[in-house]
Amino acid sequence: MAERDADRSVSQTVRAQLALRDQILSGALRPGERISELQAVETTGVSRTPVRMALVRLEEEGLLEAIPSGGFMVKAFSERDILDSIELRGTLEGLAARFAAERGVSARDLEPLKECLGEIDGLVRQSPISVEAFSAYVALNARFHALLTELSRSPPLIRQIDRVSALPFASPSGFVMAQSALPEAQQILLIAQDHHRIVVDAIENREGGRAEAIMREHARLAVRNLRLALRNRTHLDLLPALALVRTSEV
Amino acid sequence: MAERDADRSVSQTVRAQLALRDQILSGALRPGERISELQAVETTGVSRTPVRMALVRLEEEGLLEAIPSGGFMVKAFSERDILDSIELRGTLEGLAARFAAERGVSARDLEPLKECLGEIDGLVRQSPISVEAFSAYVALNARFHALLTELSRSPPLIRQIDRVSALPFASPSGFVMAQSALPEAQQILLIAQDHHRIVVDAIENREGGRAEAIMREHARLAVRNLRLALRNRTHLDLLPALALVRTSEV
DNA sequence: CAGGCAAACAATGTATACAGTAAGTATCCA
DNA sequence: TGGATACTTACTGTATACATTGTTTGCCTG
Repeated sequence: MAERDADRSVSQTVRAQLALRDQILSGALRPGERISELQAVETTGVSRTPVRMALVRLEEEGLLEAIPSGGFMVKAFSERDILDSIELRGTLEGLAARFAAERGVSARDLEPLKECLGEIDGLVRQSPISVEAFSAYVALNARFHALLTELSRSPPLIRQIDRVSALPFASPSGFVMAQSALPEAQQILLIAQDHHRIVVDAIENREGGRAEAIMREHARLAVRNLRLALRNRTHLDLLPALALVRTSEV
Repeated sequence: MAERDADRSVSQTVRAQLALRDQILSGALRPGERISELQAVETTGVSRTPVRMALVRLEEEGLLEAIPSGGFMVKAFSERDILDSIELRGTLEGLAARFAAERGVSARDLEPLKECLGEIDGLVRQSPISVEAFSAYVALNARFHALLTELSRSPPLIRQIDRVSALPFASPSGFVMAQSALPEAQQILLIAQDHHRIVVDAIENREGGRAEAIMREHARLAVRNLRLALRNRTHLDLLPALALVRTSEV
């Protein structure tokens, strides 16, 4: 209702999908409750057909769950679900790193990865790290992980990693901002960046096992940090994705 | 057009999805060519709306690809894509086995798995193995893998494994029938069954690393056998899923 | 003869109307 | 007063009509 016909370039379906996803992640739509199509029509400003298409896509994306009697509801996740999803992503990224190492990567293809490494270096070196630097890190980190995934040159694997990362709390940078409030913030980022450096080195030297292991450990670091951030309950407002977590457990 | 109003219990969307999937896997719809919605309406006997829903679902399932200018086309897979998908499934099943082992499984939950083991034993013991026994093996093998996946008790992981296994050529029993024509058939099945036995033993003894490793190797066995079956080009008719493979490469 | 432009056709994306079903509420009976 | 049944309401699933966009074909011009 706010922006009426913003961007006629994107389809109504995509617009509905984005609007509904925002509503889900912001907590406007609560987990477990049925999503009324008519209500969605009102809030998104598009007709029922694209709303329904968007609902189907969001279900496949993992944010919604089909109700047996019809319609969809917002999915509820447990804390365990989130930790498992991160480890799942780490396992898949590990496989991608191994594929890249075993199959070989040209220096040409490794270049953007190293460039990304250098830019992150410039960020994590400053002490203390500013909030702006954290934001920049989030973007660069996402870019690094995307580039690494591409190096596997395996469309099926890339597809799966994209699917897992679509869940906001499982994405590589899902919880980085929450860490910014922790006292160990810089230390964590330094370790993470060391992982980045090692995986590039391993791929360059065609050490598949090492590349795989370090990416798994990299995800375990994210798991550890998330646990840490959840224990210090401060700055949980930096984690909008937590709107999806069953309130009884968080 | 053949079966007019078969099973009013299932929705039109599901009916269209099943019909279209059949057409894709049987090769009636060729990879790369656009799927006409109107044509699909004629062949499936349902209206355009459920056809479109089915198309979206099949795209998410991985069988279709969106055309930038609109509509969908049948996805084409390379031989490498198939092999990667199998290894991907093995990696995920390995993670599931490790989760099961590390988190512990009650004897009560392990029972159906062992029962499944016993039934498969009865099949692979006979020599030579009849075609009927192969069919039975396919069903039991699928059941075993499904039970094993469930043991992880990790909904996100189970979901991902289901997604990968939805691709017919990546499913645990995708190529078993093709192996039935190989002279090494019984030997292969004996080895596979040994893997099954080992993974159950590893889970029972909470040996996470061993459980994970054996499931990965189990998938590598499938990769090996698929390569074998592709080399002996006989009985490729047992692999309907190969309709999706780029003809230039198979 | 070849290339480009325009027009017509076809197919997708979107909206809306209709039917069937599930859920909720109110009333009546025990 | 509680439970069950019937009725009403509202929602989803489906079909179809419409508009916009992309593609193809034919004609014209260079």
